[in-house]
Amino acid sequence: MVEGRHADVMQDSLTAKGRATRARIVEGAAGVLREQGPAVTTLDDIRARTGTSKSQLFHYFPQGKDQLLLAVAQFEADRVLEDQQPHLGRLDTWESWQEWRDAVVERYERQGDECPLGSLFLQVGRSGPGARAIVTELMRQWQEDLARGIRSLRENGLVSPSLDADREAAALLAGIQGGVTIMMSTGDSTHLKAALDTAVAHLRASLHGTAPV
Amino acid sequence: MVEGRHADVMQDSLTAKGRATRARIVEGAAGVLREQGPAVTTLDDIRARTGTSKSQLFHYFPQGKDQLLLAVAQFEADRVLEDQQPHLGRLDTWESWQEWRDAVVERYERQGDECPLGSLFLQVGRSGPGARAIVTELMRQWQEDLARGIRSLRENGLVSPSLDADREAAALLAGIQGGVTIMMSTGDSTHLKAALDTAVAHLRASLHGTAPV
DNA sequence: CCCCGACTGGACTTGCTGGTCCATTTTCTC
DNA sequence: GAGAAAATGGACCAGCAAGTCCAGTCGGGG
Repeated sequence: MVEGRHADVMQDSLTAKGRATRARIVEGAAGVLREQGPAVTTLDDIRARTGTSKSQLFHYFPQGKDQLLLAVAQFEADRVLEDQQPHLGRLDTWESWQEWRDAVVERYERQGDECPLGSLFLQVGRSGPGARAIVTELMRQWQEDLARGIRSLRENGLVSPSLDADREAAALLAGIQGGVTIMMSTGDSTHLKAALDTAVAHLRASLHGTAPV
Repeated sequence: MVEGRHADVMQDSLTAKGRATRARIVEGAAGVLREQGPAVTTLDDIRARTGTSKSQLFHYFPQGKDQLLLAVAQFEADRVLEDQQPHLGRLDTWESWQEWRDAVVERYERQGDECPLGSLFLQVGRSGPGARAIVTELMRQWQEDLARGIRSLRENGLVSPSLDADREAAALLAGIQGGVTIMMSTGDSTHLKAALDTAVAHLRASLHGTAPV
């Protein structure tokens, strides 16, 4: 969706086998990058992992490594929201919020200290607007889903009508993001949980008087 | 404090001139790294910026680039908390919290999309425990300061006594961290502000009944 | 003032990695 | 089934950047 500007001319001229290979490269590369980080990952690593040759890499990604990394970034970004479904799409009761919370925690605890997007972003980040666009779009979408969830709560009379849904969603998103970041460094998911739980508590407290911690 | 294990033997045998040069290297390197990111920064860039020679770099950092990056990371980490003083040390009234909030926002808005620590962490990150230790210690200290601030509020009767200071501090720290991260990607400080303000609002709401957005 | 060790300069080596090229095989299309 | 286009294999190249080395200067303590 984002990379669709430059290389989609090729997308058309891809045979079934070609598409399969391309996908294999992207997925394999994603794996390698998650495991050892982009700083030390070479094209040969990816080649080895995906059972491909140098020429294949450049056949499918003519603009070289950056383009490949970008494709991987897009691949990872797509997974982020997918992995939160269907919960993220139905945040209309407190139970669904709790389920979503658990899904998020579970997803990132499983991921451990591998930070596919953060690292990729920093790798390609400054070079082109490409990576930035991917991350920005992801954040926008994510926040939108959260805000919609908060509005659902409001419509169900579960939170105060005076609550600014977008603002709350922004804060919550920041908390998640930071929680994940901290977990990358420390290996501890305490902060992520604290951010999620505190945010939900804040929402709940908006209606009834005092905040139950 | 953290790097003090391996190379401090050298620290002793440093003359005044030597210390000055070493400091110049670290500060200069920090500047270059902030500006162009570690992925594309070479020792020659640092050499040029600091007016030093290759041999000097390796004279002061015998273990090479990694050691230098680690020193820079420590240098940057030290600044993070320093830049929040004296506010971070005196979070006992709502006014002081507000001042601190403004200081944080101002600091990171000025920093823009340069992420000294995040990028450095990812560069050296997985290689050794060194970088990880630096970040972990920074987070620990930061959270501790925030928790102490919350306890000050409690002692002054400004927040609910049932509030878990450490948990709130963890959530707040995550929010800040994520806000900064998002600002790196999008260039927009909305999330950082939302995280800070929402967290403070949550603290205030813990005492009186309903939460004023 | 002199001498040893810290400090500096910069040429050189070396390994690696992204990227190129062309020859060969497979696959689609007519 | 034949020709073209796509897919694949792998040798090869070029540049760059980390790290080495030694020769020369400086500086301070005895």
